[in-house]
Amino acid sequence: MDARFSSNNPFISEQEEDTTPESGSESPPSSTFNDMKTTSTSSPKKNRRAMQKRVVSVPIKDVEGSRLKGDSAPPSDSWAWRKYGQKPIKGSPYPRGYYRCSSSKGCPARKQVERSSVDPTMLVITYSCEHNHPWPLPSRSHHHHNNSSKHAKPEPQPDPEPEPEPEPEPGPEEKFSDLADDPTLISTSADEFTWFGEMETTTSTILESPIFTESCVGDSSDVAMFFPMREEDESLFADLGELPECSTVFRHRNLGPEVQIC
DNA sequence: CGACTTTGACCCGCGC
DNA sequence: GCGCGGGTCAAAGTCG
Repeated sequence: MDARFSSNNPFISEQEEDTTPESGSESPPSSTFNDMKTTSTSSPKKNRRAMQKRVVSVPIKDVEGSRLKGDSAPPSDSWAWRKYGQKPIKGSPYPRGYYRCSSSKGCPARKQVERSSVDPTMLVITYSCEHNHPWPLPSRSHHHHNNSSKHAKPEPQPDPEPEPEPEPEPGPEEKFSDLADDPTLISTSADEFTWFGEMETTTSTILESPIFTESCVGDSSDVAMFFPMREEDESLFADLGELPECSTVFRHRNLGPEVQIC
């Protein structure tokens, strides 16, 4: 729809896989797997469906700049991710990489990185974490691998803004319309980040956005914290003044016109 | 030595 | 009930 988004703006969409009620249907058929894999902390499979998901799409070129390694180079955010698997996806020529949060112990967050089959220039990142699970703050302390070329994500982070940070915008519904079956979600968070997407087109450092901070740490309340979307924006955007060039920042569609930062 | 990537195998959920 | 596809584990290897 919005042509302005379709070009090279990141898309974001989120969906809550909230199969809350009858976990009875979730009753572990054979505790074998769950049991033995639960060695670490949380049983992954048991929550496979009770996960909050968020889909983000970013221009792959933005990512390539920071990581020219693999095909599905995962854009680094404020957390450390460890790859734990990769699989070819049916119907997609590109494999999907599976990453687990290694920023802190017992971190429930995971993300899947794959190249969009419909738009190979886009990188589709699916963040997921347990519903209501508190999102551990990024402990950059052990990020000593930061500048390594192979192990850690070598994303230069001049100004690491660990926690509160906006997330990319929702983008056109053409791609993730099916995912965004809950419009309210989009309007509460993703839609707020319309401006954010624009920024990403100009600076790749924005990529270090804890996409699912809100989803893991809390609910929209956190989002509200990030996006007062008032005059305070100005200060917020002032922080973003490091943008290398003029950037058009879009406000919430319902809140007002776009703001230009130069 | 510790943390990370790679890769094959295993398990589960779902559709037919 | 069976098969397919997706998601995760864990061993082996690599690198700083």
